[in-house]
Amino acid sequence: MSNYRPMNKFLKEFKDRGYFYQCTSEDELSDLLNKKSINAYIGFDSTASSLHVGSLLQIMCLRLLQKHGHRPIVLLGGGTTRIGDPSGKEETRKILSEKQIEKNIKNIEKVFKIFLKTNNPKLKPIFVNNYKWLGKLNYIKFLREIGKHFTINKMLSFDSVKLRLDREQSLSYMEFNYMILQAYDFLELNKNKNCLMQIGGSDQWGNIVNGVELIKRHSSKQVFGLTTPLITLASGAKMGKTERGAIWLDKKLLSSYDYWQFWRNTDDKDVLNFIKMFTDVTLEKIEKIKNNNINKLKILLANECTKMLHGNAEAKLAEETAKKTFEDNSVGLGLPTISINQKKISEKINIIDLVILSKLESSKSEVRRLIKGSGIKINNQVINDEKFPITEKLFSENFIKLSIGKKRHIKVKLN
RNA sequence: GGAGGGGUUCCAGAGCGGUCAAAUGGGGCGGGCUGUAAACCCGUUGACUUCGGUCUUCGAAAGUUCGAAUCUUUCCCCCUCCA
Repeated sequence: MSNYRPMNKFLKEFKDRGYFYQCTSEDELSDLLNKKSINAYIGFDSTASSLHVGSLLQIMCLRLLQKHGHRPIVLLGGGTTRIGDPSGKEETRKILSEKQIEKNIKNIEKVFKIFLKTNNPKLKPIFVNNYKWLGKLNYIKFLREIGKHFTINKMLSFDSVKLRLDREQSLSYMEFNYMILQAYDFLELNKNKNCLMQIGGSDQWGNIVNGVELIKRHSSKQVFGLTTPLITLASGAKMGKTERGAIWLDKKLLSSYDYWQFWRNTDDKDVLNFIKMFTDVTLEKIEKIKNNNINKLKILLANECTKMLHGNAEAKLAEETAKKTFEDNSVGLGLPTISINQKKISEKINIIDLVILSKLESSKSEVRRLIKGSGIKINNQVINDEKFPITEKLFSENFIKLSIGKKRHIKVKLN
């Protein structure tokens, strides 16, 4: 077969790990990646002070790029965050202050420095902030150079716009321009950072294709777009956010123990996919262990994920703590801890006050309900009395274990 | 511009003068079973409470009434049809 072309290794692993959804010109991309190392970019939202698990797949894509000798460009959208992507949003986003966005960007960069290799100068991630070029655009010049390549007819046909219009929800002119700005980002990165590919979630397809086409028209160059599937849990929920809050990739916002627990509680049906997507365990090894005990696999998943973000020691501690908490019914060192002032105890507080002080719940009515349903324990003992007094005697070794339900346990220390 | 229909607690969606903190379903939370899974079963789901109650909620404001989510007026927003 004369035109047989072996699939590029990066692309193959990208597919095998379940990252692949769509690609603009797969064969050409494969050829290109076989020939040389390229720079590729992903843009991240800077609306929050950190990223959560919902962005982890994208981060893993950048890791994979590095692994195969390509260089990631991380675009933190100081410019586009000021606009707000209408994709998948039903309503106009609130606009953040410039100061807040800059602060967010600084914090988010730290996440990438954990997940990506920074020692090899050839593969070291390039951080860019699109405010640098979007912030000083000249409107007339922009319309003449860039705007002429976009037709309203086509823009109206993109899902991000169409859905909003179909539902007769308002879409501001500002948001309508988002896709042009994202396309322009790609052009800018292509010109100045020699970026040849953009990766993104499947919801970004329209925006990415626009960029690929803009570069073709404006600079007559071929570049590529690659998207990842939207990850939904077996339960149908979107990944990354739970009722009790987002799964942050930041120790300040979510303890390593809770991060470990998030992965440990993965639905059976998702475990193998998650090991493929979110860990470095090789595909050969996954093949070998795939029939292992499901709970062992969950622990492996939790360990690998926690190790990657918080380091080996934290992962071990979280595992050890989980073992103590769930198997031995005791208290591990890694258990999230809160301190309360000794003075409080002398003020004769009861169980309700303690739960509120611990910030596990914010409503006293809710705590009362939990007590009625036998949902609250102190040192493994169910508390059925709303007025159960918290005395110093309970604090053996200076702490007590406070549990809500079967899964939420914390250590309350006296100081 | 003209004619109708509607905005209800996290979501969907009943209620249409007192018995309404508001049916039912989903989601959440707690309990049971299990494997820190799923499915299933039970309970619960505005806040505060001395557990007697008290306070705040049904788009916004004003009004009628002993009493309003329910009636009236004005305003805001959404949907359908006609032009």
